[in-house]
Amino acid sequence: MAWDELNERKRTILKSIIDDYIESAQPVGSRTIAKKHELGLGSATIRNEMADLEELGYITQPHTSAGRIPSDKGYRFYVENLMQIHSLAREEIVIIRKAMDEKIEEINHLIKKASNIISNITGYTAVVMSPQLSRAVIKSVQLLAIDEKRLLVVVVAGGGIVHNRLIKHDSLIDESDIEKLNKTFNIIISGKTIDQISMPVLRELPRDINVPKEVIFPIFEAIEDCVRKIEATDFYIDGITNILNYPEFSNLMKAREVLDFLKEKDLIHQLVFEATKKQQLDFKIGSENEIDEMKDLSIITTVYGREGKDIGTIGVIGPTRMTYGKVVSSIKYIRELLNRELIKIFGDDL
Amino acid sequence: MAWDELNERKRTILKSIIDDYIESAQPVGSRTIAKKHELGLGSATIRNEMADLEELGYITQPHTSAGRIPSDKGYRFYVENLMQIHSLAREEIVIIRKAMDEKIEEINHLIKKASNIISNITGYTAVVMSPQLSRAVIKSVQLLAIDEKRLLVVVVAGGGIVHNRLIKHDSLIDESDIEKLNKTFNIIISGKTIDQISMPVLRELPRDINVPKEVIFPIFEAIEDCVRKIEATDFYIDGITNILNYPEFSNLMKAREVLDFLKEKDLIHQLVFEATKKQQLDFKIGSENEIDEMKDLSIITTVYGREGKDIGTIGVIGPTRMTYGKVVSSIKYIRELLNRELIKIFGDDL
DNA sequence: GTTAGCACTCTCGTTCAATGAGTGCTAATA
DNA sequence: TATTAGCACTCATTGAACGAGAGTGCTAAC
Repeated sequence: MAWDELNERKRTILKSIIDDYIESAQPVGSRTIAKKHELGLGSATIRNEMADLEELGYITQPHTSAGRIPSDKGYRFYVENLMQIHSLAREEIVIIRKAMDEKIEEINHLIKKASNIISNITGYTAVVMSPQLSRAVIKSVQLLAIDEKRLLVVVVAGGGIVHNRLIKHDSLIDESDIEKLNKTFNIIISGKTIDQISMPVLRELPRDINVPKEVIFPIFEAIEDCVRKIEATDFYIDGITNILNYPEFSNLMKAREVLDFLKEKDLIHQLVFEATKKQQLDFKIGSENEIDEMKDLSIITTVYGREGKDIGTIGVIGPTRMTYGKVVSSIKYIRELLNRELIKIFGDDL
Repeated sequence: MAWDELNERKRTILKSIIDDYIESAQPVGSRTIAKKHELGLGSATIRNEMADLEELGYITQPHTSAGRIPSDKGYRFYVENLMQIHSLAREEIVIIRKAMDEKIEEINHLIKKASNIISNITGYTAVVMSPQLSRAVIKSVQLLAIDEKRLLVVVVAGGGIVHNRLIKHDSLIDESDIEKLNKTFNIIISGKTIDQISMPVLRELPRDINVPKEVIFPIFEAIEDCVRKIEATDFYIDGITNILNYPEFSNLMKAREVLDFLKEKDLIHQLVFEATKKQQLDFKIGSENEIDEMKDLSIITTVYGREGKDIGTIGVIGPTRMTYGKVVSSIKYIRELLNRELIKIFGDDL
């Protein structure tokens, strides 16, 4: 795995093989390399080098008389040392800009749109995890009497996030009590971040208020519920069927298997969630994922958010034979856009 | 197409052919029919009848030495005259009940769940269009000052539907003006159904209120927006990849085509929306759909809602070789459950 | 009107040989 | 010593040939 396990020439050859294979999806032979990339080497020499590379585990042969294909180890070396990150084409940038141009005020729309763009640009499956907002500031908690039997609890957090919940009750409740409650709530809760709010404390507060327990309790529950919803990470996955475009999944059984797997939101969520703890850009190539269904897939993830505080994750899932260079540049580009929009939306509320 | 275009025997034979084909997905031959279904007829007789049925267009031959498969016309006759609607198995009812058992208060959850159940039970693709709520009653419109710069508009409709929208502004607004606005709104709007509210009238209302135009206007827009959201029909589609289970789509190209088509939410939405105007149970078989991609698919739809007022649509999309009988019973059953739940949620608010 | 029988058609799976891409090894070359 | 030309070998893929099997249509007999 070390850089100098391979000499200059071996590296060049390995890169050629992988580049070619990513493009063609066909095992690549020694002659192809000798011709296409002018290395000034004969095919026989390359064959020898390839034999070495195979012995070291960077490439494999599907069968004796076929060319070579990269192994997971090969891809790993490639993404760490060899690949070129070619910048996005002008048209692609235009497409992205245009898609992002719409004025978006709600954060979930933003996330959704981002995943959509990514899957379109890369042609693979995109996953986006919405911000984990345990640091979000609660702006306001309000109780509204809809009619005699119903109360609406509204919780507003920074970034224009609003959640609400309806409560049915059978008590007569005085307008003034509601106002009192609202005031109290706002004193204790507003301006705090979610992780600063302690629910037990909240529950102790009411003393001089004439609202029966049967109502107060559901109110607390509703508030907690709203806060939980704010804090909860949403999760979008887009372009699942894109994988059908790639020959490695032209076998229907395999395609089904992978599709079914990608539909398991929980699994994918977990996968992406793990990556949140990782560094900026994280690759999991083929069997580096413990999950069996992922053995022919790679996932590239990165975190987004304000510097220092990573709050969400975006990722791309595709075949191990993925255009890593392009995906990396796309994902980075989107990340920056996302960061910028987030600042616009949240301002200092994060 | 007429009932008596086919005599008793032809009908029986046609039914046998279709039943068999639905089960096996294989062209069915004369001997199979003669043996399986004890009609007391030899295969040669059946052959003759089949030739007639073919001439009349109810069945076709993929090639000379193969059995017969139903044509769209055949299926049409089948669903109108021949098919048996076999009731749901006990286990299936248990599954449905269990899934529906969760307490659901939000209508969109209900719809989502319904589509999920349908696709699970039938094994096909389910589409559910949420209620069109132009008859929904607006319960309350409320303005909330979140902080000095932001107002929250909350619109509550019957059935626990709540929508809100945040407004940013730069004016100083008095607490008492907000209260005045709230009162006025509730006088004019609350208790009315959406189609009774006329927006122009709404816009004329404020006279003695000290809120600048720059704020009033966005408020109206926000209210309109919320109302529009309430009225808008949501749309869920579930089990898209189910079609991969059926041999008619084992050809990857075809499968892709159909999958891509099903992902076109707009198209499907339109398809289902058209059905809303139709009678209780509507079938579109194969090429009866004008859309080319649907030529191998059928869609069965039905409307749900309170008697007289149909408000939403549920449907199942599958191969023309669909287990029509079973789908019909499932869809009917779910419809009843849905109707019941809707009454629970909306009460008299519809 | 029904059916047994038969010739005919067409698909499908299997076998077999030819093809071609690619390898590994060896011996010659620089 | 490193490179390469050459050659024998391997193996997947392709296409042709072929037989088996399923099913039909038609005819003649019941």
